[in-house]
Amino acid sequence: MAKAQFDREEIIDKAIDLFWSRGFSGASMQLVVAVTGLKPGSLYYSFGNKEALFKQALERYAQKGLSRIRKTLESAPSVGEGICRHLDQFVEEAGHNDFKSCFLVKTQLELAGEGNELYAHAVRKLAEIESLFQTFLEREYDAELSCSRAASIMLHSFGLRVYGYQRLPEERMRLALRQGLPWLPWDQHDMQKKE
Amino acid sequence: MAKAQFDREEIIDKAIDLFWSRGFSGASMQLVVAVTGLKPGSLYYSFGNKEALFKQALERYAQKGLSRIRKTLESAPSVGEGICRHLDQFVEEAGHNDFKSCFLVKTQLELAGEGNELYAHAVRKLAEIESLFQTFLEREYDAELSCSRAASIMLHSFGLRVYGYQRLPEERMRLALRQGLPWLPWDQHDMQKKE
DNA sequence: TAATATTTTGAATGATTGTTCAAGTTCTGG
DNA sequence: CCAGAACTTGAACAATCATTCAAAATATTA
Repeated sequence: MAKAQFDREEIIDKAIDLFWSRGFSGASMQLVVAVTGLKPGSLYYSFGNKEALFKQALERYAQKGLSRIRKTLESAPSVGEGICRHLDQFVEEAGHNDFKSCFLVKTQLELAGEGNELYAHAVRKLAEIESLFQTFLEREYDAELSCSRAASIMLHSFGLRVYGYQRLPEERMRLALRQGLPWLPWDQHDMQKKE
Repeated sequence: MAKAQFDREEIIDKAIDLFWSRGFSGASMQLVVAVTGLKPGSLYYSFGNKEALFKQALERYAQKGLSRIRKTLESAPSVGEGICRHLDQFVEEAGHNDFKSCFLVKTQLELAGEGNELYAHAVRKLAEIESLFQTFLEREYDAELSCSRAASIMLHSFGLRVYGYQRLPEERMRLALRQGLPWLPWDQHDMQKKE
């Protein structure tokens, strides 16, 4: 049984990059061929078809994102500060000139309707992220408050992912975050950053 | 000089529907032909090409949206209540089962990068909406506060447009709005709704 | 109504789409 | 070192893509 001659995860990472920036319809398989260096036959042999490859890309992207958030929250001195750090990362990323929003959000918006499976997958992953926040919040607040605050965080995260596309000064976004999430310990967070 | 035999705005409205739900890449010109009932030749004769038609659809959608917001804000007893009503409309729309998010937001996310003109157009229109909010807010707050609150409203609007795709109970969204925009007169708004 | 300007038609264009497959290559277990 | 399984190759497929255009139809002006 001969083994594949390429690194599967490396290929999927390249697919993530492509699908993330151009979307499902906007990224042709010929582009995938060009970007990965694999021939069409190998691609289909190893990954099935476009939809299956896209799904694997989504899956890996979501997994990376989830574990990154979990790490940020766990390594912070408090849940509140962890969330501050996480949102600050968003703002910073939005400042980069190759800002690509969020793969899950883009997929959700592009493929909604007609019972698309990829859309459902993206929605599921985003819901997982929300419940991750909720779980952490419940360490400090009751269930009800945790629920509405987790929802508020998601609202702001989505907003940032869209808002960031407008190349606004990061300061504007930071101000808006402090406006909308006044219960977070921004002062402690800002002080720690200066040190 | 013979006049066109169709209603231009009617055609553009149909194009808006199609492009809005399927995006630029996802909506083929053959679909536009099917939806509008015009033959390819007529379409190209009257509207130029796909990009030009899309742009006209964007333009009309944005114009309608802007004037709707302006009307909502002007007819309300106060700026704050006007904004409450506007956001409430968003939540309500998100509950509809043919929810399509926002055409401008979807376009921005789909076509970003490579200096796309349609992307730039969408961004411009969204910035117009933000400055409309800011103008109204300046009736009650100073320039700086109006700026950051307008930004916060946009953040929430974008968030709602994305969040709404998850078919969550509307109540969850309403709670999150009250969490994130506590300076708005929600109590007055909710009371008026019950009457 | 004749002459002219405008609009409609729809088959056809060449490019690009996602995908296939028979033939060839490479690897592995015995 | 050989047999057979696993993988690669890349030309080719039918379908669909955005767009064109000469000819026909229709409206307007004179």
